[in-house]
Amino acid sequence: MVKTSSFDTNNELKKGAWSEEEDQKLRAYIQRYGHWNWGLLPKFAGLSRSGKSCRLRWMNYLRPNIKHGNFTREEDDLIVHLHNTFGNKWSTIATKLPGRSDNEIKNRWNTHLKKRAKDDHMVLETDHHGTIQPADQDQANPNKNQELQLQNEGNMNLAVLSSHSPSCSTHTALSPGWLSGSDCGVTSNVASQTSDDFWTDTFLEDIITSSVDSMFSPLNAVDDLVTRCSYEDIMIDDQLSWSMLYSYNEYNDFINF
DNA sequence: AAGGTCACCAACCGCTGTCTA
DNA sequence: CTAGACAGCGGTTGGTGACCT
Repeated sequence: MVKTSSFDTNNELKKGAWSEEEDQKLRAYIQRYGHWNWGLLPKFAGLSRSGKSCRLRWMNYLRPNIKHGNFTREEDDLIVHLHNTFGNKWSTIATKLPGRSDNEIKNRWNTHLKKRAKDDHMVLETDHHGTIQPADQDQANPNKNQELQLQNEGNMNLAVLSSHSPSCSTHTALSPGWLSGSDCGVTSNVASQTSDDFWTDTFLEDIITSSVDSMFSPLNAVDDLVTRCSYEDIMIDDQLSWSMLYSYNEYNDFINF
């Protein structure tokens, strides 16, 4: 199941399965410094891996709140539904399933759900001769369906934002990852997450853990980071309702800064 | 017990998009 | 405007365990 590790003799980069020690190194490094540059990160983290490999390992396995283990029936249904809408846009689909990576969803689809969807499609065709079924509609005009879906989701997220005012103490978020909308825990996908738990736990926890002392990397690029981060201190006050501060689009712009 | 095949999934590879100088 | 660097995405590969003959 797990690839055995090997060395690329050309550039002395390790390949294959990650060891527990490597995981610990990567996790510890990113938790402390964030991933300011995937290309240089392995060198500073003491890993003989490519930046790509580190990024993948982090995204698919090590990052906080990543879910492992069996997919629920609800998750499977959602994947099938979203695949009808978005096609093989795994990263898009992954934003709708908190805690699941695009890679995991892709594997799930390829190994389990593709066949199931195909079977379902055949049943639909058998039941409704001469009519265009959902799968056919999607394939005929996926962009239109995607637009509608995004519209609906925009409305849904607005509703969530309007109905949910996260309560927390006042925090100053200065993490480069946060400001750049990177995917270190807090992601640009935040706006599309609709889980109450996500907002109240994960989201705020990540803001808190992305504290000032974690923003410095050992690079001489600190100046650059400070420039980026000092653009504006972000104050989150529990006296303010976020729904009054940001509309959906404004919020998106905000987190993608 | 041994060999073959299949299913699963972590990880790799190559391409594309975005950003910056 | 262009080129290079980097991040991210999606397709594919390959190792391993489970199952079958």
